[in-house]
Amino acid sequence: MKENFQIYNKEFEGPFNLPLTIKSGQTSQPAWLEQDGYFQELVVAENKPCLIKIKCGSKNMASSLEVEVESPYEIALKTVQDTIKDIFGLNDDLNNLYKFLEKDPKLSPTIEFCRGLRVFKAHNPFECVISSITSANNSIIRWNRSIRMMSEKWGDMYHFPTGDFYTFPSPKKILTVPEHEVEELEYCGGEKNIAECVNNLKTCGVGYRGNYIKRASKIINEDLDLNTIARMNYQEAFQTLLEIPGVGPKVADCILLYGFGRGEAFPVDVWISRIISKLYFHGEKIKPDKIREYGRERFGKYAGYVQLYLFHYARKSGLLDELKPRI
DNA sequence: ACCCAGGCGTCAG
DNA sequence: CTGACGCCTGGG
Repeated sequence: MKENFQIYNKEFEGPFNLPLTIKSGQTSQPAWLEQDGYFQELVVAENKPCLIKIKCGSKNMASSLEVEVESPYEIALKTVQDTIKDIFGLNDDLNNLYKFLEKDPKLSPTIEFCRGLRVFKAHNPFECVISSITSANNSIIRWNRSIRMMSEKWGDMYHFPTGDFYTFPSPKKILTVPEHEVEELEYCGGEKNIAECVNNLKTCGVGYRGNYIKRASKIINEDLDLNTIARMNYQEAFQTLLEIPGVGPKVADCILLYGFGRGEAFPVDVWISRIISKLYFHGEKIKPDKIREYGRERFGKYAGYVQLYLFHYARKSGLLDELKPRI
């Protein structure tokens, strides 16, 4: 199938800034590739691969989106459209969010810095889990590169006129991947020397996280069906995710927010800790679990968006630099 | 040019 | 509670 269509701004509530949403470094997945003015990514819909190309409308259609989709298989257009709306948070009502933010003088300044920024949701929950594990104690560029490399090495490749695209590998596939050079050497029984061992997790730049990634894949392949997470209440889902190696409170909340659309999740990293303590506690040092509790209580179902907006506001307004220790 | 300290969340001790 | 983990960044 190959289809072109528009998504009109009247189909969702509030503004939408596509490039901002894609490039804001949210841990659901790496940023989509930008080519020929389109952002492109291979997603799976109805279990079939589908290339999505999306850009902001031009001229009189400036506030709508132009989309091209292409797949070697037949997929119902409605399914693809719903998938796109879900990925870009187009079901979230930003007008309501802004009404909520406006009521808090600490939050209202974030609106003008982040207008149209939406939660960039995962199209693949497993990829989201691995992305989030890889993002811990890491930089955005580094985990983005790692996830891309994993897809290119072990995902399924599909060829399109605009290039080759890869799915993210399945848990089962990752189980067959050696963790590091030494393990790869053992697997091949000495057929190659250590310098030729480049087909392992460590060569993707994941460092010590390779071990977490393999153990997480094993659990998800054998014991934990990620679909069941979607049906659990927040607490239960949070506790279940904590069982996965490499998943602590911050990563669990990221998975819930980006992978499962739980808007009430409040992922707390050092920056959010500093921002919250500066804005609401006169700069007093507060432990991360207290910050998380505070955020969830104060911001409720908007907690995830508040986290996203505070971080980007702090980044763009210069608050972040100001909060860096020892200036 | 080069080096090395610092920082990111989680886990193990 | 503290240090180690790997890698990149950025200051000297």
